Amino acid sequence: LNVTINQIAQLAGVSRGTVDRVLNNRGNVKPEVMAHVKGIAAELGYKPNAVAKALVTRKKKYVIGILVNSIGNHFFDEILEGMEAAAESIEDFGILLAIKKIKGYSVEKQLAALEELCAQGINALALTPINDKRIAAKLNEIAGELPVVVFNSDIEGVNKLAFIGSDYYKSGEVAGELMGKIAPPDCKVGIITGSAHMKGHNDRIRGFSDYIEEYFPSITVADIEANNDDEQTSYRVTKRMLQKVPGIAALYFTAGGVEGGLRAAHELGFDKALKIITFDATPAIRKNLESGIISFTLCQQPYRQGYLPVRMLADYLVSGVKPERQNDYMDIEIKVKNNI
Amino acid sequence: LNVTINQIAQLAGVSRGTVDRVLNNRGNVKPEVMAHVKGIAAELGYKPNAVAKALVTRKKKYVIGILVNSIGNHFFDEILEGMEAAAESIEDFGILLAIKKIKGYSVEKQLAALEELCAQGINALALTPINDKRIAAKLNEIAGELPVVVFNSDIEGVNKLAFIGSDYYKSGEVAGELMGKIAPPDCKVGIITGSAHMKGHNDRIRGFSDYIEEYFPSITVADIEANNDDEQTSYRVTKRMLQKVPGIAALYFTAGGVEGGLRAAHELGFDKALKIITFDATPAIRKNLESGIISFTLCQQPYRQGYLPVRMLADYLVSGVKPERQNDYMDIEIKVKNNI
DNA sequence: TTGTATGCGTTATCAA
DNA sequence: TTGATAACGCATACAA
Repeated sequence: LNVTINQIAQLAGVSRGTVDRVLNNRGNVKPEVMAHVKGIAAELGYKPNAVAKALVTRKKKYVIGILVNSIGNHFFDEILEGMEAAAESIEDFGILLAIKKIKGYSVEKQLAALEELCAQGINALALTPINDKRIAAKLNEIAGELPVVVFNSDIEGVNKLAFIGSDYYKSGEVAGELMGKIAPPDCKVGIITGSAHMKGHNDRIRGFSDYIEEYFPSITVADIEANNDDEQTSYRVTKRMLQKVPGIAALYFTAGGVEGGLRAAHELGFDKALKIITFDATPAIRKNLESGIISFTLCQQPYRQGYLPVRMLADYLVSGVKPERQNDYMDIEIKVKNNI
Repeated sequence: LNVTINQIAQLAGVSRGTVDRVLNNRGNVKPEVMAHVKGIAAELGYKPNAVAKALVTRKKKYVIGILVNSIGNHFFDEILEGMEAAAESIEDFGILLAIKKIKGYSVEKQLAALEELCAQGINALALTPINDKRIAAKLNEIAGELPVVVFNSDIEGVNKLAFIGSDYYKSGEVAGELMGKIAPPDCKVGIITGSAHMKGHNDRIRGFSDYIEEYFPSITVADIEANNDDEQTSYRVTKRMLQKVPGIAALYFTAGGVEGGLRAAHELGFDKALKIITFDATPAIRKNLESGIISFTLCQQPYRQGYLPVRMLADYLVSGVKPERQNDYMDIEIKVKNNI
């Protein structure tokens, strides 16, 4: 049913080897033969058999290097699960993962880890980069030699194969829409964000604000505080905000530190008096969704964010296939108690 | 890195053929040799290479038969997309799809289509069965000869490889939870269901009712009407309900016929006065979600409902691997205007 | 009851 | 610039 390299060779009156050389641009073939073979291949609609390809390239061992800021951040647990699953599914293709986990967002540390990973010999790279010029420069240097995929958090000015992650602005809009559905009239919302230096967090604020301004103008953003994704800081700033803003009736967390913030609300006796929307599904968030303290949490398919980068790089290594989209945005999943 | 059948043969001091016979229980091998080889294989943690397996079984052409009640029901469009995608991904494994589409829910018609499909020679079957004893009997007969997977709509008493679809009761609970979040105090809800004979529709009503009864007792179900998934009927019964029930403030559609129902509401001047929750994402539902008429619609991963059955049957055909779970429930996706 | 040869579609390595 | 041949890991038909 399917066309093989052999059939093409027969029809063209040449050997398999020549056809292989033509189809894979290996050179050393007369231009006229080349054109002839290419024509026949195109006519027959030749598509290489990925299975056979995999079988023969199995001898080669490929290593996909992974660099991820996962230490101390449970959000990445599910991403790593997705990566492990992908790794297993491509085991037969002779592809291995070298995962390097680091903590925090220091440019120096990330650069050092990058050096280290490259030094141990990798054939492809997937990472969650800090959006920094020095990182970008280093990545472009690497991208000259091997395929690079960026996930979860994007970086500008890098020649990457793809970005896999959330559309942060859009997810802010969804949060705004949901808040509009459940907020009381003339609701005052307090925003607890992660860091003003994180583009994703800012986009979630912009999307939220833009949306309620247009569709629910009676809702107002009363205050914004940053907690640096730290529970203690979050506790402190949330407490201050709740005391400072009279009549505050809703909280919008754009990042981590939810547990600390909720502790403050509880201590001040707010409990179920606040409408609360968060992101992701950490154990603490699940618990508070279950008990009804949190109304909605928005997830970003973390498993898929781990699975896809590995599969994309594997496909590129084994078949040279580039991803269809340069930006592969995850679905924005709305989670409540019953569908988490 | 990975153990091959050859290595086992060498270590056991037998030929590849014998190892093959042992590992695949083909018989004709001395018990002691059998035990010996099995021991070595287990010790080395032998796992057959699926890629090589696929390459060799490629000669065999497998056909997966699909029977689906998709004609006239746009919900199935996305399911079929998933099937096409799965078909393409297993093309190299020599597996083809034979899709038979029928219309409606007549047991006779489904039986006839089933006969026809089997007669044309299939090696596996996936279908959306009517939950009927005669169908079950026929399916059990078929299941004796080839693997059967059921999707979207389950059937009892059939020896199937798996069911892939929604947990209807659970999705009813989610709808109840959402209604509780957005409904005004002491809200009266009207339910427009598909058919009292469809288990899935009834489960969606039960889940909804049970949940609001427990968590939002001030909300009451004021009326229930069936529309048989027909727009005209839906228009009629919805109109009657809206006129009959004073102070009705919300509608819960468990199935199709949403467009007809909304037309009735519009004509009676209800427009945005009603909180409306629906299922799935037909073009009409998308439009009304966009315009704010519908608050939430709950989706059931239709693409995946098409993709998974095909992949499961393919895995079974090529590697003999059975699905991990007998019931593979889809996520319940909450969709609003901004994340549809 | 066992071993051997052949082929699946591709790539890689020779030799011509 | 080409063509022939050997792998990759497995299944299968056939020979012993």
